[in-house]
Amino acid sequence: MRITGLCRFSRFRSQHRRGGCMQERYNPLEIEKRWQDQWGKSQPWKVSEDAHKSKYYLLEMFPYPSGRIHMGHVRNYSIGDVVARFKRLQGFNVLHPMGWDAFGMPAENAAIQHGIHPAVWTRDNIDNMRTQLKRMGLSYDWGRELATCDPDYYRWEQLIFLKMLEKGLAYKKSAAVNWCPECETVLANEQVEDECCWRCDNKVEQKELDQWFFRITSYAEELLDWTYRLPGWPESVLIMQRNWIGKSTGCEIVFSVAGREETIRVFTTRPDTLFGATFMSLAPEHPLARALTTPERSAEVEAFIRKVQAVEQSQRTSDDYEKEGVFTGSYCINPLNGARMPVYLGNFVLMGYGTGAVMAVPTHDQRDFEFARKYALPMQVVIQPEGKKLDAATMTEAWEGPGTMVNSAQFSGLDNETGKQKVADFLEARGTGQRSVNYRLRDWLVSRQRYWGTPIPVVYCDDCGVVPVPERDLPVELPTDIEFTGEGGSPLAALESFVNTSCPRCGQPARRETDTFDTFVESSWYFLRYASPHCDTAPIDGAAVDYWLPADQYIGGVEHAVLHLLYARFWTKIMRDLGMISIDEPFQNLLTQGMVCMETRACPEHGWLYPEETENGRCTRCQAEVVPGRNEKMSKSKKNVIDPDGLIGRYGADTARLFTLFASPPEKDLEWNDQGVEGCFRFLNRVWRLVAENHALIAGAGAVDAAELPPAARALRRQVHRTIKKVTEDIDGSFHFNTAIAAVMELVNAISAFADKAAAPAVMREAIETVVRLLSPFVPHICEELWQHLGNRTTLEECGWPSWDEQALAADTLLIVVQVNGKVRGKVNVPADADSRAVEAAALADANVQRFIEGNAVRKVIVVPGRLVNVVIG
RNA sequence: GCGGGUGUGGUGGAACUGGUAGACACGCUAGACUUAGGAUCUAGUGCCGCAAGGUGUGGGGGUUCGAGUCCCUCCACCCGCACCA
Repeated sequence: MRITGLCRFSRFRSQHRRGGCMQERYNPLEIEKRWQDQWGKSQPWKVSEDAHKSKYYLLEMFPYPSGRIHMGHVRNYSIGDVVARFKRLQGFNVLHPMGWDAFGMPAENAAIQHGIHPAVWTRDNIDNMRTQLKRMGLSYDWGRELATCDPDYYRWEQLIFLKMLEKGLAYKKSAAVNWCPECETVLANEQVEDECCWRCDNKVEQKELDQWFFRITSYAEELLDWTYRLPGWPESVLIMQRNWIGKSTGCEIVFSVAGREETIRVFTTRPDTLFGATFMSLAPEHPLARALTTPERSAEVEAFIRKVQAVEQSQRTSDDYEKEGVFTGSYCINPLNGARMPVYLGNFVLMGYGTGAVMAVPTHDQRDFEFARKYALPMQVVIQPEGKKLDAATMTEAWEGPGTMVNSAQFSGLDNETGKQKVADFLEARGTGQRSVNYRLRDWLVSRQRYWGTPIPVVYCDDCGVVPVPERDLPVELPTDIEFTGEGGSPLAALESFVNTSCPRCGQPARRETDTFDTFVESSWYFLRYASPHCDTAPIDGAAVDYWLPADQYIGGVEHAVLHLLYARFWTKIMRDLGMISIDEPFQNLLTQGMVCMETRACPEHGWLYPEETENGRCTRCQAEVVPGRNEKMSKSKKNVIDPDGLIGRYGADTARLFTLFASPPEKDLEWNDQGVEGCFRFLNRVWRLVAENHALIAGAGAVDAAELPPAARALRRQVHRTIKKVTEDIDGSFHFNTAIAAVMELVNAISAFADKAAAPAVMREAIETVVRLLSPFVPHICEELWQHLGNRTTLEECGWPSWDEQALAADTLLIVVQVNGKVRGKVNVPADADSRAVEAAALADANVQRFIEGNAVRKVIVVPGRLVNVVIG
C-alpha cells in the first residue's frame, strides 16, 4: 500500500485552521478517539429487558482469541454493527453482545512453544482484541462480555452435561473414531474434511477408542424437519445440513443364513429390487465376517481382512479404489424367492453406514454390477425401464432408474415405486423385514485428549464405574498448575492432584476423567448465556432468555454451515427438552458473509510476500520481479493479508468500515483493493467538507417550507427523501449496504452540484443533516462529530432514524423513454399527472422519434405509465 | 457422479414484480488551480464509428411490442458431499 494517507495526515496537522468554529480538515484519529472515550464512559449500548419495547437480538459469531483481529472479523462485525445501530435508531431494544470462544488448541501450543500459560496467553489476547474491537467503534454491550474459559461459564456447561447424562443424551462407548496425530486428540465427523483435521489439516487416522458422545442422532429427524421451517436462513446452508443429516428411507431386511443360526440384517432403499439380489456383501469389519467363514475359506478371508484394514481410509473411499471381495463359503437365503445367495466380504462396504451389510443387486446398483462381473456372480434383471430392454447378459452398467418390476413373482408388472411399498408390506407381514429410516449423521464425539478445555465432570471408580460429579461439587475447575512438555498426551492426565480423587458414591479412591470437551460445546450455547451472562444460580435466567431469544439475526462465516450451526441447533433443543428454555431454534435469520480475498504475490526467491514486501512490482529484499498469483481468501500462510490495525491507524475505523461495507454485498466475497479504500477515505473527506463549507449558511436555517420552493430546490429535496427511503429499505430487508451507501454518495454529489445553495438554506440544512444521519450506522464517529458541528445538542443515537415524506417524493414531471421497435429513440418530459393519451402524443411528437417513424405505418403504441412508450412500426 | 452457486465495461459492482443496461466507486484521458500533485475542482470514459448509427450482460436457440431478468440447450469457474447400499 502506498503511504499517501500518512503523508496527508501530517499535512492536516500543519494546516492552519481557517474561519468558522470547525476544523477545515477531517482528522479521523482524533475524532474517533474522542467518541470512543465518550462511549466508554456513557455505555450507551447497555441494555436490559424492557417489556414495553420490541427487542432485537443481533448476534455475530464470537471470535477465537488468537491475539489479533483479521479482516474477516472487521467485515463480520462491521456488517453486524450497521444492523445493530440501525435497529436501535429505529427504536428497538437491541441486544448486541460480544465474547470469546476462549478454549482451544492454539493456547496450548503457545504454552508448549513459548512457555506461556494458556490462561495468561488467552487473557492477553482477549485484552488486545477487545482494544482492537473498541477501536472499530462497535456498539456492543460490553457489560455482557463472556469468555468460555471462565469457570463461571463452563460450570454451567458441566451442569447441563450431567443432566444429559441422566437422560442418556450423553454416553461413553468404544468406537472407531477419528484421531489426529498432530493434535493428539480425537475429532468429530464434522471436524474432518477430506480425511484431514479441520484445524491443522493433517491426515486423520481411525482408532478404536472409548469416548464420550452426545446423542445428536436422536434429534436427526427434528433437526432435518426444522430445516424446512427456517425461511430466514440461506438455502445453501440448509441444504448442506440436510445432506449432512443424510436421511434415507427404505427397509431393513433379515436374511437367514443357510444351515446356521445367525441372521444378516441389511438396510436398503430399494426393496423393489429384492428379487434381483443374487449375493450378499459384508463389510470386512462386520461382526459376522469371521463367524460365517467356513474353515476352507478361512485363510483367504483372513488375508483379505488384513489387506483391507492396512489400506488407508482415504484410499478406501476414493473413486478409483477397485472393488474387491472374498467369498466366505456361507450362503444366505433371499426371503422372497428362497434363492441361495453367496455371502462375500466387500472392500467397498462401510461398517459405519446402515448395518454394514448390503444385499447385492448387480443389475440395479453400479457397485454390485462391477463386483458381480469381476467374480462372475449371477445377475437377474428385475426392473425394466420404459423404452429399453435390459438383458443381464449384455448389460454394460447397472440400471438405477425407475421402471416396471419383472421376474418378481406376484410383484411383476408393478411400477417400482409402488413395488417398494408392496414389498415392504409383504416383508412386514412375514416378519422378515420392516420399513426403516437411516441417517448418515452420527453421534457427536465430544471428548478431547487436550488440556485447555472444559473438564468432563465424571469420576471413574473401580467399584461404581463411571460416576457423575455431584452438582454441588461443580465446577470441576481446570487446574492451572500444569507443566507443558508437548509430549505424552494431555498434561491433565499427568497431574496427580487432579486425577486422584474419591468416588462421590462410595468414597473409595477414584480417578477423574482427564478428557475435556470439544470447544464446539462451549459455542453451542454462548448466545443463550448472553441473555443473562451474570446469572450465578443457573446456566441461564429463563425470563431473560424468553425475552431476548431467539436471536433475530445471526451473522458469521459459512464455514460453520454444518459444524457450529448444527451443534448449536442441537444444543438448543437439548436445553428445551431439559425444561430450561422454550424455543425450538436459536437463530431466526442467518447471514453468511463472504470471504475477504486478495491477490497473492510471490517472489521466486523468497516465496509468498506480504503486500508491504513489494514495491513497484519487485521484492523489497532481492529486487526480483514479483509473480502475481490468484485472488484468494486472505490467509497468513499465503501472506495476502491486510492488518486491520495498520488500516485503522492510517485512515481511521470509519474508512475501514465503509470500505468493507461498500465494496460488495455482505454475502458475496469481498475483493480487497487499496485504491477502493482511498476512495472511501476521499468520500468521507468530501462529506466533512460539505458540512464545513456550508456550516455558516445553514447555521440559522429553519424548517423547510415545502410550498414555497423553486424547482431546483424542490428537486433536491425530493432526492433527499428518496434517499431516506432507499437507504432504509436497503438496510432493513436485504442488507444491501453497498447500494445504500451509493445512494448517499449520489445525494452528496447532488448537494454539491446544487446551484442555488444561498437561496435555500433550509433545504440545504435538511439535505446535509440527512446525509449525516443516513451514514451514521456505517461510519458512526464522523457522523456524531458532524452532527455536533451542525449545532445539535443531542447525539444521533438519541434522535433516531429519519423518516421520509411521501409528499416530498412526488415529482412534477417524469422523464419518459420513447422507443421505436424496442430501441430508444428519444426521451420526453411529461407532467406527472399526464394520462396515457397525452404521454403517447408527446412521444410521437418528438423530432427524432418522428424521423424513425416517417414513411412507416404505426402498428401499435405501448404506453407503460411513468416509464416508457414503445412505438411499433413496419 | 450428486447437490448448490456464479458468469454484466479495464476493475469492484448496480438494475424494483420483464420496461433507458452499466447507478455508485476505482482506474484511465483531457483540462483548471498549483513550486509541485499522488490533494481539490471541471469535463469525458462499454465496444465499433468523424457522425448518423450499429452493437453489447458466458455461447446458441425461443417466448414477447420489449429479455441481464422468463423458457430450452450448451460452456466455464467456484463451493459442499461423495462407493451412503
